[in-house]
Amino acid sequence: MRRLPPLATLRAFEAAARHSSFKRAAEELHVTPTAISHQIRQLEQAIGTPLFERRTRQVVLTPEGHVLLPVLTDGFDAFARTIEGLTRKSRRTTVTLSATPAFAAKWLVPRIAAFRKARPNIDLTLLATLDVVDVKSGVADLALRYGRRSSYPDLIAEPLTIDRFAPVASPRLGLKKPSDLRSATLIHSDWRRNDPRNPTWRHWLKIAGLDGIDARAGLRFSDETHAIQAAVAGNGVALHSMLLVQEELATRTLVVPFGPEIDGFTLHLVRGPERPLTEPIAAVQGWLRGEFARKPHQR
Amino acid sequence: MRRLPPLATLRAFEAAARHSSFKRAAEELHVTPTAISHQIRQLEQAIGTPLFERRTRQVVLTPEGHVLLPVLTDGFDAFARTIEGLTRKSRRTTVTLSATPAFAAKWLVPRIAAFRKARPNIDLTLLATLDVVDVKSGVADLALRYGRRSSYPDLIAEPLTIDRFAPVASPRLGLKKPSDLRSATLIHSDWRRNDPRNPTWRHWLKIAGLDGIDARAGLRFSDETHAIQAAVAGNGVALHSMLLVQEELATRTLVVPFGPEIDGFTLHLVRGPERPLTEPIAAVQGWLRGEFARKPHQR
DNA sequence: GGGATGGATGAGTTCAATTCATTCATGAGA
DNA sequence: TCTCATGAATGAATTGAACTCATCCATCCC
Repeated sequence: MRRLPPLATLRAFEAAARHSSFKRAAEELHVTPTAISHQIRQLEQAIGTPLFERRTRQVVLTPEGHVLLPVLTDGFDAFARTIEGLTRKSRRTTVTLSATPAFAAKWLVPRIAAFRKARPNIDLTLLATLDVVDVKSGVADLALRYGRRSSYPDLIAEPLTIDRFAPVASPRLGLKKPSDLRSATLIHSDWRRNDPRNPTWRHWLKIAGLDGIDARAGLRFSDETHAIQAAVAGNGVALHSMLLVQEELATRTLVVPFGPEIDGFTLHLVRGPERPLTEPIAAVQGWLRGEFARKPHQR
Repeated sequence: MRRLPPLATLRAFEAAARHSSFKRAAEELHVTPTAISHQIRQLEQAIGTPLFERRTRQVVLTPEGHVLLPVLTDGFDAFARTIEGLTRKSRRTTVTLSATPAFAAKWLVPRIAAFRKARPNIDLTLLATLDVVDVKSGVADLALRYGRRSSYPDLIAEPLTIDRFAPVASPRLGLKKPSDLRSATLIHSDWRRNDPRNPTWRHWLKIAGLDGIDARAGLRFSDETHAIQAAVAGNGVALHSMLLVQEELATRTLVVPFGPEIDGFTLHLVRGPERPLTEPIAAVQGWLRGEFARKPHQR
């Protein structure tokens, strides 16, 4: 069984031995020389042998003291080096943010320059993936994810906004009212999960009260950004997230010809509970909250 | 400049990580699990990153924790090994006792068996030398030395007894009264120092008030034990230390034919101030004190 | 000789380490 | 499904080791 004297005695001895002076050791450790004296005496008593010869206004290491000093110095140096490395790493200024490729492309990328300008010392890494990233494992610091809070039982999930879905089309199609859909092509995006609450054309048509339109007909894309591209090109009408088409709406390459808007899912900002809330991460969080606190129309 | 978190936090973390359990770490360190929990949290906050994943009734090291653990374990193990070696050395059970050859032979050796019987685990090394042993340098732990306390300004000197000197002779010589010395041979022992207070025949004759006897005549020995041998053999009368002829007086191979006894020097037990008073040394000291606390006649 | 320097001693003080009381989240067994 | 056991977390209260202050001692240097 390992037995050690009080660690404070070891630290005091090591500092005094390194300096060959109780006074300077006290200065280094920010205590009085008396504290050093007491600690070293305690250590000598624990070991049962003197570690210093006391001379007037001076101390000299004994042979035993010479044996002990390098062991302690090497050990404490290794401790400090390792902890310094871990501390520096924990204070890194790179924040990895995970989101779906469409969200990354249509929402984050257009805004990243503004964040960069506000916080030039923080390197934001975007991780675009459809996979459920294990934020807990440390691959990503933060994630933007649709779903319900209960979808992430082991994580800290903060709701940012509820996404809204509406028909979007190129103004060149001249659509005016819902019944115009009867002569239009529907553009679908695939949802990964078959959830009855997925904002699909079938769901929209039901809420709009439209009959006689085949909800499954039309163009189908696995990537939302491709669906938007097709809509902009005039290939049809997409039922799409308002968040992700803000640029196109602003430039009128896409319009919302008619309602209704329907609710999609809540967008959550997700963090692992064991990830310390470092300042860079907190900064990214604050920025995201600010972006969603402002109404989309105010952009 | 080396910076370290409180060492107690490192110790708590290392124990918990080794055991993968706060509870068992607490048992090892003889504290409550709460203390471990607080210390580890403090360390995690100092470093800025979690070192354990907390699970129900269980903790699992993070990658950072895995980095830190071996460094701390190696360091603390090295500390403990080195200190254990120094401690064991300081607790050695050999005590080196220095005395003059005559004292070693006539006083210590006859008593060493009894000490050995009382303290069988202590190895007493007798260092018989006429030289002034540098107790401070560590060659001897203790020394028995005649002289005044001021003779050993850098050492701790404790008076044990004042030696007494009287004429001793073989009973076969049939000496009865001081004037019988006129027809006897005087046996002298050499003193290393020419000190007027040396217990010599000249000094004794003066105190006894005897005239007409040549104080310098007779047999002269550099070794006191040889002087005693000569007296036992009936070669003459020695003026001798009562301490060193106790065996001979007891067996009546020597007698004290007449007085007076005169004072010799004080016998001191001498120790270096920087020599820790280990238990074995204290035991030898105690034994010596005990031996001199008893009256010589009670042996 | 006097002042500066730095270590030692021991009583008193301080504050970091620790405990206690309570809560929480399983996990296992009936 | 319920109950009990287990072990980690939180935070206020307590404790005791670390530390300070006051004083002394032994040089050392001017």
